[in-house]
Amino acid sequence: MIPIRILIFEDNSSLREGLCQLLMLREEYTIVGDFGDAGQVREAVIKGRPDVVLMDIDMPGINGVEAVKQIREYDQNVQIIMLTVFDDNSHVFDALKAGANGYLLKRNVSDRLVGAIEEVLKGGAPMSPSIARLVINQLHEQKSKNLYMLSDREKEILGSLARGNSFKLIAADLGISFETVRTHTKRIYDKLHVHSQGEAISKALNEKLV
Amino acid sequence: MIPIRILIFEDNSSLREGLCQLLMLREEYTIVGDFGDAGQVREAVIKGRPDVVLMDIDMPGINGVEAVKQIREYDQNVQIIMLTVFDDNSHVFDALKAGANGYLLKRNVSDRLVGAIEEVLKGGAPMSPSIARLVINQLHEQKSKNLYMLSDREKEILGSLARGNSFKLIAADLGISFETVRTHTKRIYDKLHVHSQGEAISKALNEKLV
DNA sequence: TTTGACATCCCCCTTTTATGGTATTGACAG
DNA sequence: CTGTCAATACCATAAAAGGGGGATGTCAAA
Repeated sequence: MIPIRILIFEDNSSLREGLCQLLMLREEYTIVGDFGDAGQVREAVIKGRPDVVLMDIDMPGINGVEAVKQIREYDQNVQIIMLTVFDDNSHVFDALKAGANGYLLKRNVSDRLVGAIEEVLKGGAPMSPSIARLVINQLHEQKSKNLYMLSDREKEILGSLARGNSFKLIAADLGISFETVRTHTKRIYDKLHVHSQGEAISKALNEKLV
Repeated sequence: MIPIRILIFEDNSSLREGLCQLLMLREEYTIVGDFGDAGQVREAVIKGRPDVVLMDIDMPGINGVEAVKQIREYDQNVQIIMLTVFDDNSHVFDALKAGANGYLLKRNVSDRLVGAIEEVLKGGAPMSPSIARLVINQLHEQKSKNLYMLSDREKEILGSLARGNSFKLIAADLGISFETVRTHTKRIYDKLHVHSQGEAISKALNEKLV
């Protein structure tokens, strides 16, 4: 049986020790490295070839979010679980956006870590309940507003479309060229996943995007 | 000075008498006929050449609404004021649709008739307050719903458009040809006074036509 | 019976949109 | 300083929609 390779970044040495011991209790896990900072994250990942990385958010020097970005630059497959003491949302989304796969509060580590590792390897996204709620809330907020990531200009043009204006009229209104309006609408359609003015207007009005 | 020629249809003979006497008090009015039924309405109008017709709604034989229709078949200029005891809406709209210009409750006749005659001759639409309210309410109800007089099929197609569907898809959905969908949308655009899908969808969703 | 509203279908032609490119500029972050 | 992103602009081709006709059949109202 092939062991699951685990790499650990955690500046609190006693917690790092605890993690190592906890994981070594299970013979299916192999710890391919444990570090107190992410200074050598690149080399550690390349040499260790981990299946799973446990990454503390708050570390001296390079923080966890930065470390994740660096890992993702050359490895999209390794599963990364963030560890943090705080369930504020300041870094949660940064980390998830950077490419983290899970997010555990340190106070949940002891009873959830093993399950979390299994989950990420199955393609899941383990996270502590309070983190999950943050994510859900964020989704709800983004829903119908930021989810599509429309730029201000795009929202402006979508709004004008939704008032029934033609490209030509919008161009005149905004003092830009017809072609530019077309370029914007193309991107709007991409972001909204639609393929016609009708769909876009429908979506805009029904989801109150404008 | 040219007298104002008035023709009266009213089955209640005492009220008819009262009307005649009331109007004869004013020298500018000439009564060119008074009838207890509308059986001879055509002939009476042709012979009497009235400027104003007072028409009771409820008469034996041909009712007032019918009589108005008959008059309008060959005379669009004579001003017609309906008289009724009831302010229910059952006949109000029928009469107005048939071409009546004013609508007085009989209980308001004594103090409003002269003013009403003056008003219709100036192009106004005199009506008792309770009738006016009926009309206003009806307008409010029609607003955004029946005002555009869309047929059921047209509403159905407008609704589908407003959900973002293309002509082609609508045709397939409804099991009719593409060209038919186009014909419907042309008429929808005419009725909505718009010239594009965007305008139509915008109007449909904002005014809750669908 | 005739008329009118409605729904259906078709043709021709023009205008508007959609799709997929490329390219320049300024702002801003790494 | 060098990407990236947003906004700007253009081109070519294809698809969709708009505007003008005309035509048929039904059905209810006049």
